[in-house]
Amino acid sequence: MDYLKGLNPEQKAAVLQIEGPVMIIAGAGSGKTRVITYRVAHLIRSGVDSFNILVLTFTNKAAKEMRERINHICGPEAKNIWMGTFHSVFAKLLRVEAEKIGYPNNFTIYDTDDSKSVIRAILKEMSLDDKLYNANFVYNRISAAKNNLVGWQEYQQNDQIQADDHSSGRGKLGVIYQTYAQRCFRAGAMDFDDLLFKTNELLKNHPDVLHKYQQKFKYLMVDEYQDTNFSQYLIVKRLAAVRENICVVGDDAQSIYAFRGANIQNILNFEKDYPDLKVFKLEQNYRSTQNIVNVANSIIANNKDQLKKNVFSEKETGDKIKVMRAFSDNEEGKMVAEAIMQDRSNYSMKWHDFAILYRTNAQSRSMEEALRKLNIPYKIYGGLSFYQRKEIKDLIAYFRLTFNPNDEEALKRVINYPKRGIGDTTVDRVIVAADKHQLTPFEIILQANRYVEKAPASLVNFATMIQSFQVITKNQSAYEAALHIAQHSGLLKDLYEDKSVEGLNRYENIQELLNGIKEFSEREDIEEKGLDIFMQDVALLTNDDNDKNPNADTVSLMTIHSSKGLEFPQVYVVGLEENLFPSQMSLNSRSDLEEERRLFYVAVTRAERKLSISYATSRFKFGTLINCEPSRFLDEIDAKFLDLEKSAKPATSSFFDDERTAWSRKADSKPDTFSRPKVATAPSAAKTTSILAKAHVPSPGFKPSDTSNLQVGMQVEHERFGFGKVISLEGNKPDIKATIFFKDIGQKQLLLKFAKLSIVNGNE
DNA sequence: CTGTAGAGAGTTTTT
DNA sequence: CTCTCTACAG
Repeated sequence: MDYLKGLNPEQKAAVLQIEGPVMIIAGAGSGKTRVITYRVAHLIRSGVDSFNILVLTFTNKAAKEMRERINHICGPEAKNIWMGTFHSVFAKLLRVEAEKIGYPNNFTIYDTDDSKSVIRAILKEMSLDDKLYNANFVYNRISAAKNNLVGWQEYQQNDQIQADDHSSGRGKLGVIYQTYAQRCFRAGAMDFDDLLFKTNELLKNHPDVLHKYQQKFKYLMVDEYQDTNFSQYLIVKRLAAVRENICVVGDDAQSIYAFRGANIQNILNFEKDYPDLKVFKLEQNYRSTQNIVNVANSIIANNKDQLKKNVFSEKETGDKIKVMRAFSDNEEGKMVAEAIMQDRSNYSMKWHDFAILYRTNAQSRSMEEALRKLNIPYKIYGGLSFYQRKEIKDLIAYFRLTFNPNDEEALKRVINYPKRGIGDTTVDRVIVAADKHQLTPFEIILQANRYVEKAPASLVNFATMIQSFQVITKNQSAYEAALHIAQHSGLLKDLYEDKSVEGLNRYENIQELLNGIKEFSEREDIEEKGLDIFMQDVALLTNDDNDKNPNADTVSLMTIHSSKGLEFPQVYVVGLEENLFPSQMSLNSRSDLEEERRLFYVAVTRAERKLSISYATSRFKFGTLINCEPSRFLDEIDAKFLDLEKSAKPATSSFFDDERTAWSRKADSKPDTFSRPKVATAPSAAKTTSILAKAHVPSPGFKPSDTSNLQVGMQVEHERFGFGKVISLEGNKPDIKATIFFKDIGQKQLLLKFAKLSIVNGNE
C-alpha cells in the first residue's frame, strides 16, 4: 500500500472510499489526477476486476495520460480498464450494440463539418433564408436539443420550444431537425451528439443491454464532472443505478464548457441524486505559489454560483503577478517573447517551462510572429488538427465510403475528387433519384443507367471502384489497403502532380497518414488491425494525438480551454481586453460572464511559479485596427498581488505615436535585413506568407510612388510585403499586373493600380 | 464540366 | 484579412 504514502489525509480518504457514491471537489492543482489514478489502483489492489472499471474523461489527452499513470502503478492490468472520453467509450459500445437501434455496426461518425454540410444541403433544398437559418445556428440548436435528450419528435411537440422558434421566425427548425436526423440515419452516420444521444436511447429502450453494462461496469469514475451535459449525466446515472459505485471528480470553479451544453448543476445537484453521498474536498494547492493562488481566489470570488471551498497553497509567496501593457497586439507579442527570452537565461529554464495562453485561436498569430523573430522554438496546440486537413479528410472519406457506402458526406466529398467528370448537376440528379426511390445515393449510382438520366460512365466506374476497395480491405492489411486506395483513387497522383509548396505539403501529409496506418498495422498489442478498426475512432481523434515528439523543448501556445489540466512553471495570459476576454459574446448574461471568469481562473491556475498577464490597447481585427480597453477582470484582482511596473507608462501619451516611433526605430536599426528567421514549427508556405506580410514595417516616411513608369528590374518597397524586385510586367494601361519577387515572402502578383508601392531604386 | 474571378461573410471556446 | 460560396465564361 505504499502508493498511499504521499497522499494528504483528505486525498487518502477519497482514495480509500471505493464503495458507494463519492464526490470529490478538487480545487485547481490539488492533486486531482493523482487521486483518480491512485483510486483506480486501489480498486484493483482491493480485488476489483479491472474489466469492471469504467473511467470517463473529458479529453483524449487526459485519458491517455491517466492510462499511463495507472499502468505505472498497476502494470498491464491497466489495459483492461475501459477508459476514455465519453464520446470514444460510447462509440465503442455502440459499435457492438448498433443493430439494436437500427444502425450498422460500421456506422460513420460525422464530425462538425460533416454535420454542417448536411444542414447546409437541407437548408438549400428547403430554400430557406440562410441569414435567418444560419447553418451554425441550426447546428447549435440541434446539438443543444440532443444534449438535452430532446429528439426531433419531442422537439416538434414541445410547446415551449415551438413557441420560441415561432417567435424568432424560425418555425421550420423542427422540420430541419427531423430531416437532418433522418438523413444521418439513412447515411448510417452519427454525429458527435448522437454518440451520447443514441447511447441513452439504447440504454433506455433495451433493458437487457442496460443490465449487461451495469453488470460490466461495477465501478464508475468520471473526471471533469462539472463539464458533463445532461446527456452524459443520464448515461452515467443509468449505468450506476444498481450499485451506485460512482465517483465523480470535478471543480465547479473550472466549468468552462457550458457553451457546449455542460450543466454546472450536475455537480451542484449531485447530492440530491445520491443521498448517501460522501463528499471530499481537496483544497490544498500543490502547484502554485501563494500569490498565484490568492489571485485566482480573488478572481473567482466575483462569481455568485459556486460551492464553498478554500483553496490555499503552502508553497512560497512567490513573485507578484506581472501585468504588461502593450500598444498593439504585435507589441504584446514582442513583450512576451522578450520576457520569455530573458527569464529563460536569467533562471536557466527550458523553453518548455513557458506557456502562452489566449482566449481565441486567432491571437496566436502575433505571438508566433514575435517568437519567430527571436528564434524561440514554439509549438501550437489545438487549432486545426491533422485530421481536419483537407487532404487527410479526402483520403479518409474514401476509407469511410469503402466501409459505409451510404455515408453521403464522404460520397459528396470524393465523388469528383480527383476530377473524374462528375459535376454538380449529376450529383444533384443522383440525390433526387435517391429521395424518389427511397434508396441511398450509392445504391442509385450502382444502377446509374437505370435511375439517372444522362448518367456518365464515370458514375458507374466510381461505384465499381469503391466496390473494388471493399474487396481489398477484406483481404489486405490496413496499410496495404490504405495505400491501394490512395493510389487507385487517383488522390496520390493528383497531389503528386501539384508541385506548389502547399501541394508538396499535402503530399507529405498523406504520406504521414499512411505511415501512421502502417504503424497501426504493425502494432502487437491489439489483435484486430484492419483498416476498418483504424477508422473506428478517427473522427474522435484530435490534435494532441499526432504529436511526433512530445518532449521537444518548445514554448507552448494554446487556448485557455485546451490548457485545462496542464501546468507550467511560467504562464503568460495574453489579450486581457474587454470584448476579447471576456468575450463579446458573453457580455449579455450573468452566467456567460461567470463562465468567462472561470476561464480566467483556469488560465491563472496553470502557473506554478510565475504568472504574467498582458493586454494591448489596440489590436487588428478583421484586418483593421481597433482600440481596446483593459479587461474588467484586471480590476477585479486585488492590486496588492500585482506588479504593475511594466505598465507604468503615462496614460496621457499618444499610444499611436509612441508605437510608430518604436517601430521606426527598429526599422532604422536594421533596414536591410531580409533573412528569414529559422523556425521550430514549420508552417505551411501560405501561412508564412501571411504572417510575414503582416510583419513588415514600412520604412519611415514610406509613401507610395507613381508607378506608371515602373520597369522590370526595379527595386520597390510594398507597405506590407516589404522590399522586392520587379520580375515582369503584363497587361495594358490601367490594369498592369506586376510580378514582384519580395525578399521576405517570395513571388507575388500585384495590380499596379491598387498596390501601394514605393520605388526604392530605379535601376539595379 | 471546369476554372477563375469576384463578392460576401465571419472568429469563442471542442468531442 | 482569409476562407468559402456563387456566377460566368470557356
